[in-house]
Parts: sequence; C-alpha cells; structure tokens
Amino acid sequence: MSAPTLADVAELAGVSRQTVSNAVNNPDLLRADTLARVQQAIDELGYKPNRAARNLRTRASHLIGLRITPVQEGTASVVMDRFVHSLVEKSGEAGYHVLLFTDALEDDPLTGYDELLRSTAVDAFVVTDTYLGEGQAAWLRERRAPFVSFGRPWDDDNARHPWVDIDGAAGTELATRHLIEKGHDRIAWIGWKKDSVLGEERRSGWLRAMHEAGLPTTGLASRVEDAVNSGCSAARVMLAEAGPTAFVCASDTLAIGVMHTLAERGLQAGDDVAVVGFDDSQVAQTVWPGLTSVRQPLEEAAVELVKALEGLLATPSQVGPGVMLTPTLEVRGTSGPDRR
Amino acid sequence: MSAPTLADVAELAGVSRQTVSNAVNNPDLLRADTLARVQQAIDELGYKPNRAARNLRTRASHLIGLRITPVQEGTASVVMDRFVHSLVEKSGEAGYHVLLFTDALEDDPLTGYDELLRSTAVDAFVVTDTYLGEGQAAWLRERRAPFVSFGRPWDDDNARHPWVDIDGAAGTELATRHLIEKGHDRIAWIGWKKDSVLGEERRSGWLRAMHEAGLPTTGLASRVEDAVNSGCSAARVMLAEAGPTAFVCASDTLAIGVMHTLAERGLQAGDDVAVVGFDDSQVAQTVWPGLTSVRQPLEEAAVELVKALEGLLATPSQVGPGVMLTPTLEVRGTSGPDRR
DNA sequence: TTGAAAGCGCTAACAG
DNA sequence: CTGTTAGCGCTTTCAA
Repeated sequence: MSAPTLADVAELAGVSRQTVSNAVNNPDLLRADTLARVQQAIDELGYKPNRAARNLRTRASHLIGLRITPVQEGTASVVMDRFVHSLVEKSGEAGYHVLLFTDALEDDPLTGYDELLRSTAVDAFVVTDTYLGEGQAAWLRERRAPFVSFGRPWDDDNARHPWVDIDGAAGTELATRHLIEKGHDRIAWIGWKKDSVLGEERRSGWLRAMHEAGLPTTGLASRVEDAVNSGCSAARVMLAEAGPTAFVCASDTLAIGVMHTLAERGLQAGDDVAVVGFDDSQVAQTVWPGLTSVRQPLEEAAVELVKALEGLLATPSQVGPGVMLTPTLEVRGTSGPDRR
Repeated sequence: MSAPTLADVAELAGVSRQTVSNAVNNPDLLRADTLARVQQAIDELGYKPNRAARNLRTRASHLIGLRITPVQEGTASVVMDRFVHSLVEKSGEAGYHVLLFTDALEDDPLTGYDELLRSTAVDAFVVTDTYLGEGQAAWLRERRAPFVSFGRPWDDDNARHPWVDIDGAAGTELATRHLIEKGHDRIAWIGWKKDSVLGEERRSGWLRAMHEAGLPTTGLASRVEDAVNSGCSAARVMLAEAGPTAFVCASDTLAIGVMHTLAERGLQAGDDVAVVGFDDSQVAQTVWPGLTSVRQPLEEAAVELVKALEGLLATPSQVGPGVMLTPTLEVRGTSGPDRR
C-alpha cells in the first residue's frame, strides 16, 4: 500500500540499498548490467525517492521561495502572472519547484522569509520588487540566505548577490525613438512620482531619446500616481498646455488613462495622437485599436535567474555580474501612421 | 553557524529533546514553568523545527501542489493571478504552503502530478480547470491522491472528492436581469462554442433570465472562439441581423470585441448599446467607460478550498458536499443609463 | 509530567 | 564496483 522504498527496490534487484541509491544519483558508478537490473526493479515498483528523507540527508529541499504580493486591482499590469509562470517552468527544468508565500503580517515582508529560512523549507529565494526599498535584499544578505534578485540592487550599494534586471530606460528609449521615427517631435512623458526609482529610470530613457534627436522636453513631462484617472488628468493638462502629438507612458495603466482623455476630446488614439504604454499587459493587447507597449522579456529573465540560482547553490562564494535584459516594443494601433 | 536543533534547545533549557518537541507540538502536556523555560530557550536560539526532519517523521510536507498553465496572451482574463494569491494567503493561514508546477511534457498534465505524488513532495493538490476534461480528477482519484477541486466534477459522474465551484449560470443570470431591469428587451448572448461546458453553463443563465422575463431569445445567441476578434464579428452579425440593445458575454475578452464593433459603428457602449462581460478582468476595470462584468468570488473559493483540504487531510474518509459559490456583478459604464 | 529508545528513508564515507 | 555503517532532526511509542 505505502510507497516503495530503497529497501524494496534493493531486495527485488538483489543488491544493497546503497547500490540503488547510486543507481539513482550516480548511475555511472555502477556496472551496466547491475544498473539495468536495478533500473528494472525501479520501474517495476514505480519507485521514486522520498523527498523528505532525501532533503533531510542532503540538507536541501530543491524548493525556491517566491514572495507574492496582492494583485493591484484597477491597474493594467499583470507582469507577475507571466513572470511566475516562466519561473516555474524554468526552475522545473533545473529540478526545482517554486514555493509561494505572502506576508503573514500586513506590512512586513520579512516574516515570511524568516520563517521559511529558519525552518529550512527552501534552498533559496527569488526576490522581486527590490525597487520598493523594503530592504529584503539587505536583510537576506545579512542572514547569509541564498537568493537571487529580479531587480538590480537599487539602494544596495555594495550588494554581492546575483541579480537580473530589465533595462526600463532602454524600453522607453525604444518607445520614444519609435515615435520620433514616425515623425513626432512633441512627445510627452507621463510617468510616476519622483520617489519611484523605476519611474525615474523609465523617464530617463525618454529624455535620452529626445535629447539625442534634439527635441524639446520642457513642459512635456508629468509625474503622477499609477492610476487610470491620473493618466487621464495628466493628459488633459498636457494637451491643453503643451500640445504634444504623442505620449510615452511609464505604464499601460497610465497609457489607458491617456487614451480615455483622447476619446473624451474626440481624438483618435493613433491617428490623431500616438500613445505608447509599458508592460504589454492584456489591456494593451485587447483595447481598441491596440496599445503599443514595451514588453519585458520575462521568460529570458526567468532563464537567467534560474541560471544564477544554480550557480549560487553550486558555488556560493563566487557571484557573477548582474544581467541586464533589454525590453522589446510591441507595435499596435496607437502608434498611428507614419507622419512624414 | 548551522541552524539550532531540538538538542540545542534541550541542552540550553536543561530538559530532554522530547520535552522540547512536546513544547512545540503539545504544549499542554508540559507544566507551565517547564514550558516557559523551554519557550525561552527556543526564542533565545531562534529555533524552528527542521522541515525535512519533521516531514520525514510525520509523512507530511504541509505543501499543496497547484498546477499552473501558461497565460493566455491576447485574452482579457487573469483569473489565475487573483486565485493563486488568495489560495496562497488562505493556505498560509492554515499552515500550508503552495507549490507550483507546470506540465513537464507539452500536453500531459498528469506527469507533473505523478512526479510530486510519487516522491511524496506534497500532501494534496488543488486541481483547477476540471471543465477541460483532461481527466485530472479521475486520475488522481484512481491513485488515491488527496485533492480538492476548484470546479465541479463535470464529467465525473460518481466523483467522491471535495469540490468548490462558482455558479457561472447564476453570474450570467445576474447580468441579464440587471439589463432587463435597465429596460432592455433584446439582449444578445455571445458565448463560447458548444463543446465548452463552462460556456454552455453560462449561456443557460442568460436563457433562464430571458425566459423568466418572457423575452425572446431566437436569433439572439452566438457561439464563437474566445478571442477579441470573434467577439467583434459576432457582434457585427448580431447587430445587423437581430438588432439587440444589449450584449451579455461569456468573457471580458468577447465583451471587448463587442465594444470594438460598437466603436466602429459609431455607437456608444453603455449609452447606445449595453455590454456585460465575465471575469472582472483588469481590462474590464480600466477600459473606457468601464466594462460591467461578473466577478468570481475567488477569495471565498480559496477559503472554502482550504477548509475542504483541511477536512480531507484530517479525515480522508468522509467527504462533505460540494460548495457552490455565487458571483457578483460589478456595474460600470457599459451598463448604460436606465431606459425606462 | 518527563525521559529513553527507536526509526522514518535516504545518502556520505569508507571498507571490502 | 558493491556492501556496511552511521546518522541527518524529528516524533511516536513506552517506561519511569
């Protein structure tokens, strides 16, 4: 009735338990015929090593912890969904499973880490949202907890942990150049408040592209909350005061807000005023006439993170350089026609 | 350097290892003063029981497995994101963590289950998408694997496992009644193909509400793929041939398609023609002028699933009745004004 | 109420 | 190349 153990397989194959263990973990140590015999016994019984026993012995769980935060209702971004899937897939290929956890206490992200760490439930963590400055990375480093971070060490100075990140500035630069090539010269930026490092980074890409092209930026930048309404009102003000012909936004949420305002003014998104968002959310994909948007290469990020994780767990001492990935641009209707 | 063990705590507290174990698992067995002494030692050392050792001994992992499938790009629904979060939160409160896995082989959902099951990596599974008829439930039951399903046993006949589901028909009925109350009498249905049990169920809610109100339904129903474009073309045909004043859709994706067609015809969603979607996706929440949509009570579902899970693991023999939850309606702009 | 002994299933180390 | 021994950290007897 209960699951077969090493001993069962050993008996059936007529070898010792250790030999079976070797057959599973170091097949090359066995003579071909022994291996075959053991293998057959394994198949016959449907044997799979017991995780708990193996974990206890090897002091590893082959689990990686990922903290998730609540879905932001009313915003367009669902980056997490895609990222989680990619991460699960890639870590599965490397023999790891992903264990999810949330904050036990409302506002303290660290309790969750602490619990899993102290109970040796996971081998490592994948840390996200490092830009929020919650000190997750610093805290983990202090405890010598193995982790890789999706997000560069913004605050953290002399961080010595592997990280993978996506170059937001490159994304907005791509978006802005795209609009410049379409013939726009008054391109507005709708971004987040100044305290958002991510927001400032994305803004810098717009700025760079504009400067490179010798285009004006004064009065063309706005910094607001990440909400549809904020996008609306920012666009209203911008249209009235600066007369832009295109908008680059820090998020799809803001871009949707801009589109609302255009509709309200009887302007056609794309034909009359171009709009580009950020995140390639499902909103961007489905809204009419399709919102051009910067897409983060999350699958790639997952690949790199798992690679870093494997390296970290294999040789904890040596930490490779951070990996910076470049987003792509998904061109859709709101890019509008060529204006030249 | 390494984590403290029972023995460390026992030594510090001057008791036996067993007493420490009891202090953790059966505190009421100890005399108050002993307990206090042990507790202090635990705190002092920051002791947490080692998961692997405990798992090995108790033959439990306190992990529940959840299979996730790729995000559907180009559709509006992101039900999974919200559901996963709720599930992680609720199971955390019950002392369980959620372990994610994907299909190793492209099209075989069972290999993932099999592997986790045979290696005793999880205590139970939460199965979703039972309507797809992949036979997950039947397969798991056959192996006597503990699981609860989010989704009633559609095909499965004499299923004897706990389940929680959301009454889709009640959702569309709610939506349809809402429109009837607004004064609509020609309300069209845009749903999925006939082979979708979920689609047929949702359709039946529309049908029921229409019949109850004595309204005609002939020529007012359409069955298409779940894609924005399909929603567009279905709406085009419907407007031309049946002249409905409102649409109830099986998904937000289809509803968005309908809205595209309205825009194309110069019709105002809400004011001219009402539209209701299903899933309360982020698209529904952000699109202009807000898409009225049926919202699944996923948080509640998670609560019930965890409750069922706890019951199942406590007393595997007795299985309670399935739990059917009722969705709510999120009313937004596309409901339009009162027409009476 | 507390302690001693045994063993869950596995693998690392070493002996043969 | 194969077998023996020991023990990972915990909990479940059972005895004191």
